Amino acid sequence: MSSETIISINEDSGSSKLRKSNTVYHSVKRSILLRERQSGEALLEQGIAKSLGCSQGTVREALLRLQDDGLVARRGYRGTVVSETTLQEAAYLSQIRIRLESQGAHLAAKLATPADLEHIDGLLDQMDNAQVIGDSYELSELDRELHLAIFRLSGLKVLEPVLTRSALHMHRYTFGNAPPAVDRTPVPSVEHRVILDFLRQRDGKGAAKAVRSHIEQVLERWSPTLCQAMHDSLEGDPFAGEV
Amino acid sequence: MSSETIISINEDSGSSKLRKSNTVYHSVKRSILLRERQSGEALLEQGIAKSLGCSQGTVREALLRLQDDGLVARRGYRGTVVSETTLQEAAYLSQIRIRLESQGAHLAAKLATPADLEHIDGLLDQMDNAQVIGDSYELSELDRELHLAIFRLSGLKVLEPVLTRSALHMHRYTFGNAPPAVDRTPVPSVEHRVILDFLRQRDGKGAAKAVRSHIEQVLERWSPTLCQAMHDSLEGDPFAGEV
DNA sequence: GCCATTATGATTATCGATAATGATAAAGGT
DNA sequence: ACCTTTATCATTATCGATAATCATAATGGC
Repeated sequence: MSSETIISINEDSGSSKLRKSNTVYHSVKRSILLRERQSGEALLEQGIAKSLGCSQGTVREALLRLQDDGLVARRGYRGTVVSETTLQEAAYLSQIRIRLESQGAHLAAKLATPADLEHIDGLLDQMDNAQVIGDSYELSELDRELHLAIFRLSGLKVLEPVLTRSALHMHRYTFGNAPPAVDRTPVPSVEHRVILDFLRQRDGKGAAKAVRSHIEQVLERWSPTLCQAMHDSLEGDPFAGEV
Repeated sequence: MSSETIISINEDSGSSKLRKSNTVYHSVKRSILLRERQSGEALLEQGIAKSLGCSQGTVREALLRLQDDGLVARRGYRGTVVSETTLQEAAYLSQIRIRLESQGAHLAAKLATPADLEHIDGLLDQMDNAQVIGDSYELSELDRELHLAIFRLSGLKVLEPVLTRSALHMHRYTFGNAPPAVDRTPVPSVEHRVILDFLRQRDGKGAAKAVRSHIEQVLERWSPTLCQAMHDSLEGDPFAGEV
């Protein structure tokens, strides 16, 4: 109820996304990812509308988007609640994410134009900036945006939402369960630039490998538990090696 | 513009889903999957509202859902258009689907209650019925519902939308590109019951295997092209065997 | 006291109208 | 003729109010 903060996420692709529903979406999303809203907590359309100064319908649209993200569950006339991400779900999503992104990077290396790479470079600069400021939420938003931007180069449009969802829940889980003393600072930036270099050199295999190891390392660093669970869920699967 | 048909899809889980937006959703979805609306065609909120006898906001909600499904693309104030599913995208989604469902079935065999299996049995009966009537669209809806129902038993809730989307686009592709003389009739029913039997016997490995071979066979039967593309996309991937 | 039935309250779902936006066509100056 | 600016139009986005729904509490007969 207290988060009136207006988010300035530059997720828009050039055109002005000053949609009010977009603001509401980011505001609620932020509060969920930062655990300001507990899992299971009720979300009132009218209440949010009043607190953010807009209409119920606008909030509804934002909640619909959050539902796609898997962050809330809408139950008809009985209200909307904040969902939860279990360890096992996060583990499966992480598997999917690694697979998706490494394949995506493999394709991306062949398809990326200089302009694309320029754009990605810009995102890296923004991340460095967020790093300095110390805004870890903004940093995670940018991280997802960066990974998505790379994947987008593969041209596999319909798979983008799958990746979005995967990354979101992985972040959500690690955000809430990371050991307090982890050093989140310097390494990712370097790893990201390594990936970008592979893309520049059109080295698909290298890019795929770099992406894969980057994600695994982040996972290991932020949540060994989740990392372990991911590998466990692979072992239990009789078809791990196929398809 | 001509599809006024009211869909009676029983996708509701007990409670009355007589939502108007739900009707609109199914109506438009049907017309897209049956290719009554071409890829790239514009969808007017007001127009659909008038033709289906509801308000613009109600249509908007339906279009939002279709966007999650990846069946339409909304472009801000510039309108909504029917999306397209490329061969490559369908191929990747099919990969994901096979992997997801076989893993899901593996878990499902251990977790399914008799009531769950009863419900699935009911779906199979409905499918037989749709078969007799010859309603191939209803049949495909029920098929997706059936596969989702099995997957749901795995408890991997956040992954359900991924599967939904995968199955939808696989069906969409095969619907539009199937050779005209294919025999779609008897085999699936049998294959489905085989899967159900494995679940009854709590044979996870068997269920997973059955699901996998079922999907592959359907793919082979309905669209050899897509099946081929799926295997090709695997070969091009340096990490096919890992994760 | 107990069960079925009927109010009540809280919340979403839908509606109709108006505002905001972006594309395109028209106009005007040079 | 050409570029910039302004008007027009088609369409979505937002609003405020009302209807529909579900859960729960209150009621009444037995």
